[in-house]
Amino acid sequence: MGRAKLPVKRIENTTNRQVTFSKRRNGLIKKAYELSVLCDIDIALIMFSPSGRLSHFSSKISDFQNKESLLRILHERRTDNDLELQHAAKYEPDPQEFTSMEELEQCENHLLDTLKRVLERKEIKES
Amino acid sequence: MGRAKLPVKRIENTTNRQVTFSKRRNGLIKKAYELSVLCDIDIALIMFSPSGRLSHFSSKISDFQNKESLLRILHERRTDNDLELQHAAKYEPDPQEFTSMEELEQCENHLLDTLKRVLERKEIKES
DNA sequence: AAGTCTATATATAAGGC
DNA sequence: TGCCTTATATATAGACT
Repeated sequence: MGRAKLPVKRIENTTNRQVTFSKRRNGLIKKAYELSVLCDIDIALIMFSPSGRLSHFSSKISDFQNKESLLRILHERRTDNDLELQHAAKYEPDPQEFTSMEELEQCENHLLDTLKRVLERKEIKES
Repeated sequence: MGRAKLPVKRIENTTNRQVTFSKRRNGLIKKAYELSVLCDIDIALIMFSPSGRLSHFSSKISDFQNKESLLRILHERRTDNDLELQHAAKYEPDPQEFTSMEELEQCENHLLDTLKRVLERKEIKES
């Protein structure tokens, strides 16, 4: 879009690729945010930027009844804290990339939330 | 967009909400696909539709060197197969919702992939 | 629930700061 | 790198099927 039509293929120029990433990442997050609000759904969006850093967006997750199996599993791996599932990740009006450990943990938490839901869904199907 | 400007708030009419979800979900997946190709990055997009079903998109994940910790962890939970990380999830030109166990497992796999990368990143920061 | 149409709202490629 | 501007490309709301 814009002044010229851009073919959907890898942008070879590094600078242009970074610029396009920044612009489109923001657009994508905005769209995801709107969809989550308009349709009242949960969305998780995870991206690894060209420079290797992690960006994410996740709409609010409202309800958690039983934080069992997956959390126990995680605790086997990480004994330093038990904050899992506490932060209901929310939309960041000013999207940014992760640079701090705290941010990484928030993303991890949301991934675990989502994974947990997938596993629960599987269990429903299996039973 | 379209004929009228839609305020970003929950669409109360169930039918309209479903229709908007279908349309915007496709748009969002297309945007995510384009971003992944243009900028050569990995993206995972997970949504729970208003009806509670799961939709997802994930760009290809190309490299996996050591599938250790998280996979061992998963195996404690699921002993029925060890297909994790095998399917490099790809763009689905005809986006669809998950209804089968196989699709759920693909999504689970991708979530585990992403989670694994987040954990690895944390380890790098911690060390 | 899923596709078509089309007027209008948005997103964004280039370019400039 | 990030923030404007603006011409153009896309996305999509509403109506209809």
